[in-house]
Amino acid sequence: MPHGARDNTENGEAAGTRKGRERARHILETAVEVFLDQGYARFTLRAVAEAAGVSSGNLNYYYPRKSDLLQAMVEHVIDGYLAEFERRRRGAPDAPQAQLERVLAFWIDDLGTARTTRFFPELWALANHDREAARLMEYVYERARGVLVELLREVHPRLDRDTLDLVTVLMSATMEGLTLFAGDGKLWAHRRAALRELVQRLFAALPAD
Amino acid sequence: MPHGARDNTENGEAAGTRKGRERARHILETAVEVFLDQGYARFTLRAVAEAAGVSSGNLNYYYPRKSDLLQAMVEHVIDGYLAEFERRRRGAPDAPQAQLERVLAFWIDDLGTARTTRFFPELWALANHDREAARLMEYVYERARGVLVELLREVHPRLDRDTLDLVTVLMSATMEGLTLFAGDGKLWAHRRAALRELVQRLFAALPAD
Amino acid sequence: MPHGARDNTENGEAAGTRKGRERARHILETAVEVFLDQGYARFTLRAVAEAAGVSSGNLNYYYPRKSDLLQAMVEHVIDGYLAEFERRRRGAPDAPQAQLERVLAFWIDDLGTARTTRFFPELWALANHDREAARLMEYVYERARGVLVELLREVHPRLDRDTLDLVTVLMSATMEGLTLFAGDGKLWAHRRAALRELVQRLFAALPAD
Amino acid sequence: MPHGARDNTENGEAAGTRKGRERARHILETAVEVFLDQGYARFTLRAVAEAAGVSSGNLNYYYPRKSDLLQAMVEHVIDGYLAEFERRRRGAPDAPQAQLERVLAFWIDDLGTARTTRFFPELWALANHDREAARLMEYVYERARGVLVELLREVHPRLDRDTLDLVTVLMSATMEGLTLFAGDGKLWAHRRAALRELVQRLFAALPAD
DNA sequence: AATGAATGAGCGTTCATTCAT
DNA sequence: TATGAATGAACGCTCATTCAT
Repeated sequence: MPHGARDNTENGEAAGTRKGRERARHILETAVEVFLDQGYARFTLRAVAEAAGVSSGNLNYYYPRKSDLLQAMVEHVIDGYLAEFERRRRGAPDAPQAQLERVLAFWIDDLGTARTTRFFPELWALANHDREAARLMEYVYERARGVLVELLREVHPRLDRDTLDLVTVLMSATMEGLTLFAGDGKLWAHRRAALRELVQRLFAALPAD
Repeated sequence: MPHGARDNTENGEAAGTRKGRERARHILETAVEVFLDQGYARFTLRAVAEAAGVSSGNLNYYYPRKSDLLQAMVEHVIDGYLAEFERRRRGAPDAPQAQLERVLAFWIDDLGTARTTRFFPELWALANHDREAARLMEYVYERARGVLVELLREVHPRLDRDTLDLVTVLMSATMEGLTLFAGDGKLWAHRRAALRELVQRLFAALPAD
Repeated sequence: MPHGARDNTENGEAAGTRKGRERARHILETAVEVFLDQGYARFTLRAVAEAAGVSSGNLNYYYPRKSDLLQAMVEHVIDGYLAEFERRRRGAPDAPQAQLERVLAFWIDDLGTARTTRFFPELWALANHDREAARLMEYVYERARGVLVELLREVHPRLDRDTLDLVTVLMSATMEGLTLFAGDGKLWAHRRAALRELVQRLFAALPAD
Repeated sequence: MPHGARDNTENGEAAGTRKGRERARHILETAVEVFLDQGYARFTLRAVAEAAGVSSGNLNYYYPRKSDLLQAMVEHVIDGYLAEFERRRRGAPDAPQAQLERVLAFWIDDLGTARTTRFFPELWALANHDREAARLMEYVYERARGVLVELLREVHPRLDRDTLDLVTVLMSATMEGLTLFAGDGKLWAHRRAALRELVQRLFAALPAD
């Protein structure tokens, strides 16, 4: 995570024993579900505690403030997301062009899941008023974009760094924007496959310039 | 607008006199500010009333339910946005290609404003849990996309309707996605101009296919 | 009414012109309806004003305080009730025994109406915490009981005043109590006729003692 | 009780520990006092909390809804009442006639207490607009009447069920009606003893018919 | 007389947080 | 570690009342 100080806080600030670590993780995963099911407005500690089968006092023991839980939860989701991202890329060490297409395909498919469709817009809104959320958001997109830059450079070795940056920013923007139009339950969700093809063509054509 | 019954409710359900109408409008504009500054989570009636210099009872007189205020506010912003959109397009009745570029340029410039950068992500998040917000969101994007479809058809008369739809969905997605990357205060805000050029090239190249 | 100061306040404290008097009366009658339909808890000035087709400001002009309206309304209902009571008694100037039976019959029939079933219990509850309501309640029952005393004395000329009082108090209590058991919508409403016969027998038997 | 599910909810829906149970009960008893003193219209949670020396949040912990508190309170009072009723009846297992007289005597004495005088009229008014209160009211009177039916049957073994019902309904009505005339602070409170004798004679005479 | 506008207190309820055990 | 109990601030909303016109 941003400052490398994350790995030991994700599981709750107090979590010495193994049992404690497991419970903290259980709470985290329950929290994600509640967040996705109910949205931020109904994301209450009571609701999380109840869903996790834990007393509210105990939840508080692991995550002293609501913001602690929120941050741990966002990091948890983002980590899973980035890990999957990397995994897809390395799925088969074939031609960079194929790798790039595979990553883009994963991205666009993933944005069709209820989880991603609901989670990320909440994060974006959060980022507007919460510096920590904003930092996390920058972090995840820069990490994801890093993968794109790397692959794109292999596909088009002559591209300068600046163009590489701009093109990958544009790719990311298009992907994230598609969440709103072709995400789960959205108006154009049924054309997600066609949009995926179009996107591939679009970005295949561009940097040849 | 969705139900066609909007024009006389935007200014509050009460509001018979001129003074009343003005106050309702004042509340609406204050509400936008609060919504932008604090986000939906802290968008409370008390906060709006205080910011507007109005008693909470009086706010309630104009907008009996919080949802009334929220809806009126969203419609107010969206209307302004769409009106501006149309105005830009008709700015000069020149070649369709130039009109299309002008609309896209407006869009990408507008997304750099604090207002747009903050407002729309809140709307997207809201739409995840509020059917009315979802409807409003679909409405504004379909209206905006309608303009793109019209212009694009003039530029490329041979394009079939399906392709027209997909391309304009993609354009919209890219624009909105850019809000997250090149919006006000975002990481790539300083390259907004360059991204604008890139976008124009990107979509100029595509449908020629 | 109790202090003879009632006749000019019933129509609202301000009510100089004829039109004004009519409007005050209209409000009063509407208020009764609202009170009966909605119960005391939802008996709000807004509701009365709306039902009467009058602005809340105007309602306030006629009845400056809610308690003014409430009191005028209670007096209005009570007056109607007592007038009807007297009318029934004098219906036919026949034997006192028949008159007494007729009055009791009216009473027990009236308690089966929705109006009486709902109005009086509200008054009783009100009387527990409102001196004015308590006074009004004593007034109406003493006036009604006066009629009973008079008739009963004619039927049983030898009865002393004390017995007369006790018996008529008991009669009144039985009638009013029946509201709870055989009033409109109550469990024994369907046996109201049989209960009426039983009551007649009950009180016919008693004072012969 | 109505649904048979009452015995463990009367003390509040939370209340796991002994201290909790005691506090829930303390709140209940305070609630009765407030209800008696102020009437339903001023029976607010804040008033109860303050009178009980408890934070409003804590009151809410035990009784999540106002209706929960109201229902628990009504049941609490009614239960005490019915228990006392039964106890009086069984006081001495003598002749049924004496038992009946004792029950009636208790009833008429009890209606002279401030508690009963004020509580029941509120319940009656409540029952006009609250189905739950109406059900509770029917329940308590049917239970009480059941005792009368049983005793009266022993006194007059030849009476058919229908007559038994009508006579006991009339007895109940007279008793409850007396609350309004001879209850605590009422006009004829000082003649309660005389009225008691009269009632006894009245109903002793009746069914012999 | 009559209206629409405006106020402010109070309502039931929710909730993050704290605390004693 | 874990619980149930407890707090207090804030929320959306209702309402009697007042006021300028």
